[in-house]
Amino acid sequence: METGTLDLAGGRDATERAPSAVALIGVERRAATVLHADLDAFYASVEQLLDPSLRGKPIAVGGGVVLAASYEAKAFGVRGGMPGREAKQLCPQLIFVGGHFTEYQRLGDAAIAVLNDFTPAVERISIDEAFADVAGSEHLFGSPEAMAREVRRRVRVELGLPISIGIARTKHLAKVASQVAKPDGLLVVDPARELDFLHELPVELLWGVGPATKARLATIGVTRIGELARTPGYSLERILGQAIGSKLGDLAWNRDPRRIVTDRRARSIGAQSALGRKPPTRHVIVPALLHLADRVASRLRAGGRGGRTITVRVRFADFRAITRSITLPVSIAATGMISEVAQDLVRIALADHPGERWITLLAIGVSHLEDQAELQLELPLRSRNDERRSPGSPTGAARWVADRAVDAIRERFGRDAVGYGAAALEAPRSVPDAFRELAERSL
DNA sequence: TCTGGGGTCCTAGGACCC
DNA sequence: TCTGGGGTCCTAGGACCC
Repeated sequence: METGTLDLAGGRDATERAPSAVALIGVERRAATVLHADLDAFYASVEQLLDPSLRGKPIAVGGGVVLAASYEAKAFGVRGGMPGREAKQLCPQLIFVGGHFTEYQRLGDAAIAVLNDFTPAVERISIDEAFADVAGSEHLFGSPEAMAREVRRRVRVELGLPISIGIARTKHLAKVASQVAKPDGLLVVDPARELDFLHELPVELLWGVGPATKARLATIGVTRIGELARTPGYSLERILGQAIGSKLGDLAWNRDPRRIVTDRRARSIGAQSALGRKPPTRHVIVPALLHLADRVASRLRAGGRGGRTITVRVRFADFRAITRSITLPVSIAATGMISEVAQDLVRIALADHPGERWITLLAIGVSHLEDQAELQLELPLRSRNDERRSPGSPTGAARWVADRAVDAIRERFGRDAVGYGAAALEAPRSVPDAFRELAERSL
């Protein structure tokens, strides 16, 4: 399968396909130049690369929760996000491995860099996945398919990892194609046969169709994309809502206007922490929120940004979760301010649910992001009396200076060199910090 | 070993303004 | 039978993706 190239019908090598579809179709139709490249079972493949004794075996990265599963483990039904215990039941010989998180970052970056050797029009959408439009590169490197073959060869030889690539006229179809090509495959969707290809497939391969939407579609007898395409628009919009209904209708007919975006900026940032099972008391909440605020605020400052809307999320023992948010007149990025706003919001949230005995997760999100001038003033969130009663909490400029000092020390000596009092004493966390840092996208 | 962490986008109702 | 109407912002919740 390693060098296998799939054609629409499956099995035949795409290079055997005669004359270029572009020539057949005519000038008004764009050629298939959008690549979607996706490293296969990425974390698990890296582990198997680093430790050859794991190759060919069912492995899961993680412990309490499966972060990634090898194809051998997926064959048993093991999936990312699944509790470790459930995975072990499905696959008793499953091997759990701790993650080499810095290696994931390095190898993910290196794979994207290979794409960048063919075009600057690369849109990375996660650590292991990117779109690339090679329309301007054909005079240098040959056909999109030739480029994809070379990308796959280089990632295999230089990094030792399998990567699947889909090629199509649109981003969405290229992504569908890479999923169909997996594992370790290449699939070109001929522009003349797009709908033949798409309409055969199950609806859940469409981007944006998850378990809930799949179930709703099943109630009207729609399980294949072709059936979706034949369903009237008003009917889809009634069942799925206006936006999703019309979007899925477009995708089913391969009307996907999205372009490659190379410089996407984050619209929100957040941090969350699973707590196990804790009583909703100050002793639990205050240090946890300070820790989360510290993570979020230092990232905001590093990106020169601040946010106007602060959102907290509280999850209870039965997994119900509630959110409370507030939008401020100005953006903020100071650890202490975000922490205090979050404390107030959590207090409000808990006051609405007085019967809850346990909380299992706290989260802080910041949105409405804005580029921020250097200095921010203290928000008049509390009365002067409150301020006077807590002389230990500096205000305004003093706080901002303290935050920048902490940022500078961490820059030189590492994240753990200094912390915010209680935040530094935070209980051991269930997920390694390296993993969280991996998941953090740049602003 | 009961269920991670970081995001995006959409909906629906209400407030508020013109 | 009688309460206008449209745009924008805010809030809470939910689906989905990697």
